[in-house]
Amino acid sequence: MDRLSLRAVEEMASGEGFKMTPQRRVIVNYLEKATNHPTADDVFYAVNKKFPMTSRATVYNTLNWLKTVGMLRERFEGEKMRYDPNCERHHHFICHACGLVEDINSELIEELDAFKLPGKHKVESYEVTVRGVCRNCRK
Amino acid sequence: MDRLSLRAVEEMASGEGFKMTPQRRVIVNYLEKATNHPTADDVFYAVNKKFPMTSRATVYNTLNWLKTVGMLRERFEGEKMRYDPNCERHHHFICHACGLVEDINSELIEELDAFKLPGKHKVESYEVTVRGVCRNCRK
DNA sequence: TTGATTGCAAACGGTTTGCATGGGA
DNA sequence: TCCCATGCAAACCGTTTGCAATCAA
Repeated sequence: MDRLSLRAVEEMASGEGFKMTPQRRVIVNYLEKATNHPTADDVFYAVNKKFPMTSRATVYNTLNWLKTVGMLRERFEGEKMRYDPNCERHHHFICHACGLVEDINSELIEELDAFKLPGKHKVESYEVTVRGVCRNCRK
Repeated sequence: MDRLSLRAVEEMASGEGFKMTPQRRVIVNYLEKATNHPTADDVFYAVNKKFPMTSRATVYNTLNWLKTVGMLRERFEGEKMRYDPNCERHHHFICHACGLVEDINSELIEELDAFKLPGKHKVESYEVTVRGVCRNCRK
C-alpha cells in the first residue's frame, strides 16, 4: 500500500461492501493532500467547512475504517493521535518549536540493516525520527 | 543527564527547594529500576503496594515534576503515555505482539550523521525505533 | 428495500485541577 | 512556622459507544 487516494478508497469500498458517503469523500480528499499528519480535529474542521453538520463520530468512524483496512496509519507525536496517509516506508522530521511533522523519503537515510540487537528479537522494520528546528522556526 | 537515580533526585530537590516525601521516594525508587517504560498506572500500583492511600494526583504530580526538571522523559508508544527514566541518548525496540519496549544502547546502531535532509531544517538529534517480535512472543 | 452510515448525546479513560488537610525542612 | 505536597473529587479532553433516523447501493 502506498499513499491514500480517493480512487483506491472507492475501489476498496465497492469491493468490500462499504458505502461511500459525501462526508467520507471529503475526509479522504482532505487526507489525500494533507502533508502534516493531521489530528482528528483537523479533519473535523476540514470536513465541516463543506458539510457543517458532520459529527466527530463520523470523523472517527471514517479514520478507524481507513486504519482497519490498512490505508491510514496512526502516529503519536505530541499529545494527540495523528493520522498519516503515507503508508510507504518513510521516516520523519519533527520540529520541536512548532510541532511540524515532515516525511523523509527512506532513500535519504542510509540503510541500517546491520545492527546487532541484543536478545534474539526478530526485527521486522525500523523508522528514524529526526528532531530539530525547521526552516521557518530558525528565523 | 544520564539515568534517573534517587540520589540525583534528592540532591536536586534540596537544591531547588522541593520536598522529598515517602511517596516520592518510592516512585523514584521504582522508576530507577524500571526497564519497560512504565505507564502512570504502573507507577500508581507500584507505589500503592507500599503506601496504599497514594492518589493518582500524587503520581502525576511527581512524574510531571521529574519531567519538568529533565530527569524523566515522556514517550507515546501504544495508547497511553509512558515514562522513560533513561535520559541518555538511546534507541528502542518495540514488540508489536506484547507491547514490550526495550532500550537499545546507541552504540549498537551505526551513526547516521550524513543524511541529506531536504529543506534546510536544523537537525539536532535522531532516534531509531525498531519494530518486530520479541524473543518471548516468537514461541 | 435494506443494512451500513450518520448525528446526537452520553459514556469512557487517562490526565489535570481546586481546595482543604497534612507534613517536610 | 511556612509553604510544598497530599488526597479527594470534580473537571477536562480526546475518543468511543448506543441508538434512532437516514441514505447509498
